[in-house]
Formats: sequence, structure tokens, C-alpha cells
Amino acid sequence: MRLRLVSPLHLEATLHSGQAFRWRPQADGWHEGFIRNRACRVRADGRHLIVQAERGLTTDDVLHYFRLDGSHERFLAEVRRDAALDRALAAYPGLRLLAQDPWEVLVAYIVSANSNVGKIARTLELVANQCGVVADGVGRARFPMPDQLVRLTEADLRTTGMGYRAPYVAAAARLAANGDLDVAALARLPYDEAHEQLLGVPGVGPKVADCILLYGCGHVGAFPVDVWVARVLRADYFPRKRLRAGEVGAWARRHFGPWAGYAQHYLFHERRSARPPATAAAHAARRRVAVTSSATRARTTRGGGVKVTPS
DNA sequence: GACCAGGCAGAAC
DNA sequence: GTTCTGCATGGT
Repeated sequence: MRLRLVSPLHLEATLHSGQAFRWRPQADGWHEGFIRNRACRVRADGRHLIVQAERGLTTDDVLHYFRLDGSHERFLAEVRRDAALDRALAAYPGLRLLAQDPWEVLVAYIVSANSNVGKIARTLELVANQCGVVADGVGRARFPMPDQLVRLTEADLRTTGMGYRAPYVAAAARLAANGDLDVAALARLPYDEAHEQLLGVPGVGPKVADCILLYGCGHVGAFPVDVWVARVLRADYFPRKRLRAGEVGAWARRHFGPWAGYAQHYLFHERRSARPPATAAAHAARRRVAVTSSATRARTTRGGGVKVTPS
């Protein structure tokens, strides 16, 4: 299919900015991945998006996935701007928040804890391979739904490199497979209620819950605070204050408004793309953003563990 | 070898 | 209630 773009779509930044983990850039300009768990290739061509997909993927699916449905323009028009966000918007025009499958996002972000983008991507690919449902034409496996994933043992999961997160993924699969967790329904719940439900899933804390709601459930106001975002906020908003991640997240939702999470992805990507070389001085600077956690806080106040400390 | 990576859970205080 | 620590694993 060939879709006309009414506003910019920065494919490279959108697909490889750490929100989705199964897109692969090809040498010929295509990007290979999955939308609604159907294999496809996408490429930008001037003011058009070219999509080659296996049967079953509709135009509406693609429009929704890339927010070619007007929601990106609504974000740009309605989000509260400030200097830091303007800088990120200018650096990556056309970066879009993807509307991904909530189940795959849930597993991906459980796996993401204390990991990195490359390793997360490798692990998810191996998880898909373990279940072995290969999509037509591309030779890559679809991501397993809960009833498929639940058949894997913790030992199976550990072979994918996810390490200590294996029991969390197994437990999440059991909850979803037996109906105790309805990830699709989270999109229809108020933010607070959906967030609270997710905190009941093993391996899901405040930050991961916000990622699931933002990237998989359409809660564009959810504002995950990780080490990268904490660095942005510390530098640009709280140079002299010491705040918990939960407090920062609540502040950000008020500051940026209903599209706060969309703004967060811009801030995250811009900061992460500009990350300094791994020098000793840079490491020392990063260590000043202390990362702690609290199960008690996570289950009660939904606060987080990232402290934004004075520089 | 030390440190880090889109944190979380449980123990200690 | 807050803070500290261990956790699997691979890259730098």
C-alpha cells in the first residue's frame, strides 16, 4: 500500500527510538518488522509511506500504528510547549509515538528492566523463535500470544537471555492466558486504574507500567521516568531539587498536559541520541542520578525510584 | 575488571 | 516509610 503523508514521518527515529524492538533497518532503505503481528516492510518515499505486508494487515491498521489518523497533529497542537520540548521537536521532526500491541509491549518492558535496547531486541526475537510461528514470506517468527507463551518453561525463557526476568514473563503469560489480566481492556480504563492493575503483574513497577500504558494502550498522558528522562528533567527543570520519580511523573503530567507521554518520548529520544561517550567523567556524572527502588512505594503511592538530584 | 543498561522485589532500617 | 542490595546478561 502507498499512503500519502499530510505531515512528516521520521521513519528511522520512529522505528528505532527505543519504543519498539522488532524493527530491522535494511540496506535498501526498507525497515522490516511487524504491525498487529503481521510481517511487513515499510519505506519512506517523499511524501508517501510505502508498505508491503502479508495478508490481513489493513490500511486502517497502518494508519493507526503510525498515528497517521490525525492524533500526531493533535499532539503537536495541544501539548504544552517549553524550551526543552521545542528543542526535541526541532531535532526529530516526524518522530511519532507508535500504537503497538499491548501484550507484546508488556513482555518487552518487563524484559527491559535494567537492560538495554539491543539486548531487549535480541531477547524478544529469541522468544518469538522459541514459539516458532513463522510469518509468511519473511522467515521471522510472530510474537507469541499469551496462550502460546505460557507453554514455555522458565528454563526455555532463560535461553533467550532474559535472565532473572524469566519468572516474571512466565507469570504475566499465565495471568493473561487464564483471563486474570486483560491487557486489551487497559486502554479503556482510566489511567490510574489501569496503572494500578499493571502493578499487580510480577516484574511490573511504576516505570514499566507507564511504558505499557503509553506505548501499548494509548494512554498518551502516561509519563515513564527512567534514567534518561530523569537526566533531562534534572538538567532542564529541577537543577536544585531532589524529587522522586513518582513526583516527577505527576509533575510532568500536569506540566505537559494530556499528551505528556508523547512529549516524554521526544525528550527521551533526544537525550539518548545525544548521549556522551563512555568516559570516566561521564560515568561519574551519570552515577549522580541515583537509581533506587521501593516495593512498598510501588504498591502504595505508585512512586518510583529515580531521584533527581542537584548537580 | 568495572561499569552500565528504558528497574523490580525483598530485606533492612 | 524510606533506603539498600541482589539480580542475569552482554556490551563498552
